[in-house]
Amino acid sequence: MRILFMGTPDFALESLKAIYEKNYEIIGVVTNPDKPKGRGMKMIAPPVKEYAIEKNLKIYQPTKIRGNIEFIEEIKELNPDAICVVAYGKILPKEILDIPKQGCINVHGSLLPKYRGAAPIQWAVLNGDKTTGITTMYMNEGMDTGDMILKETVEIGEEETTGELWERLSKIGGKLLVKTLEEIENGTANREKQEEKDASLAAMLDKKMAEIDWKNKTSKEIHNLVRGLNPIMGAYTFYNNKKIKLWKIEIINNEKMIEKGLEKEIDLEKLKEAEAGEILLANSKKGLFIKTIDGIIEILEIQGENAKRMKVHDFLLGNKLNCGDVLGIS
RNA sequence: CGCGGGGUGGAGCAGUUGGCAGCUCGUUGGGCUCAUAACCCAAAGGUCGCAAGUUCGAGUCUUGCCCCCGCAA
Repeated sequence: MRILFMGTPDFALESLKAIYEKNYEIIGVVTNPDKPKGRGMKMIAPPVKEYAIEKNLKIYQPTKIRGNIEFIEEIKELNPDAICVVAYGKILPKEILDIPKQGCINVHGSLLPKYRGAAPIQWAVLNGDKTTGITTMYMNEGMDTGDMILKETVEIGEEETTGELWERLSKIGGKLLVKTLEEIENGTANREKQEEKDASLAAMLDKKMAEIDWKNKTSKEIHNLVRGLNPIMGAYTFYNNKKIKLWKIEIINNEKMIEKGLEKEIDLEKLKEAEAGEILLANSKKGLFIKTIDGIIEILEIQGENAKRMKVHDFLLGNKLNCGDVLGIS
């Protein structure tokens, strides 16, 4: 089977690897153009391109596809049996979708029709879902609205971050893509319509959502925000007008309170009056504890302005945080 | 030439108008305790990124170079 692969980031790379290692005939790899990135805005090639170079695969990097007649003609001439699209980053026009005889196959990071769109994995964690998964489907012109072929459900750990889930799902995506291709070759592939009434959209994340809203969010919601934005943006708040990012936090319930001997450190009377976001204890030995509207959280990993992320212990050795100060005031 | 921060004992930081190099933690040894990520005492550990310059004297001022990091994607 002649396969054209389209994808850009590391998530797509796992799928490309999977089909390459299964010895599928990869007639070309389409990926987004190199972009200036990082300090000094150096040009960086996307992960998929790096791999394609290493394996000597033909690479295409069109800036745009819609209306790009030259590129569309080129694809036609390649005569692919199937096009596999994984996190490519561009919407494919009908002219492309119609080219391969076996259709365009997409690997999506959720159990469709839930979380259609750009950030399915992030939203699964942000919403505190217990499970999510991977779906493969036949693409159509809509945003992840095609008929579904295979699904695999994955449990999300209580403390799992988007980054960790991302990595697991990317591998499962590769596995499921291979299985999907096998079924298509054998003519046994399923074709299931998506239930419109169950559909939801996982919109792109915007900057504003990363700020922690101490006054309105529960410990659980803050915890979901922190792990959901790790390692993409990082949930942040302010202390002394400086932005600090929280990378890892833990919800402190009564058991943990006793386990850590906190009832000796924190005045329970004061605790009742404390504002949400108030620093209850900041001690390099004991840790950093913050009041929320419904309890206490402990910060485990933190990042100051212009600094790298570090364990709270290290952070507190050189940065003084005063008990009673309130986070989030900028 | 995208914007910005920084290189000071093992770690995280401070260092004022240039004048003996500090803090917290860790490490090592000792003490105390039923016990401790507790407490007390003591010790070790630094060419202050590199090079040159100004100066009686530079971590601190000037110049050049190297390296690291954050934002943004």
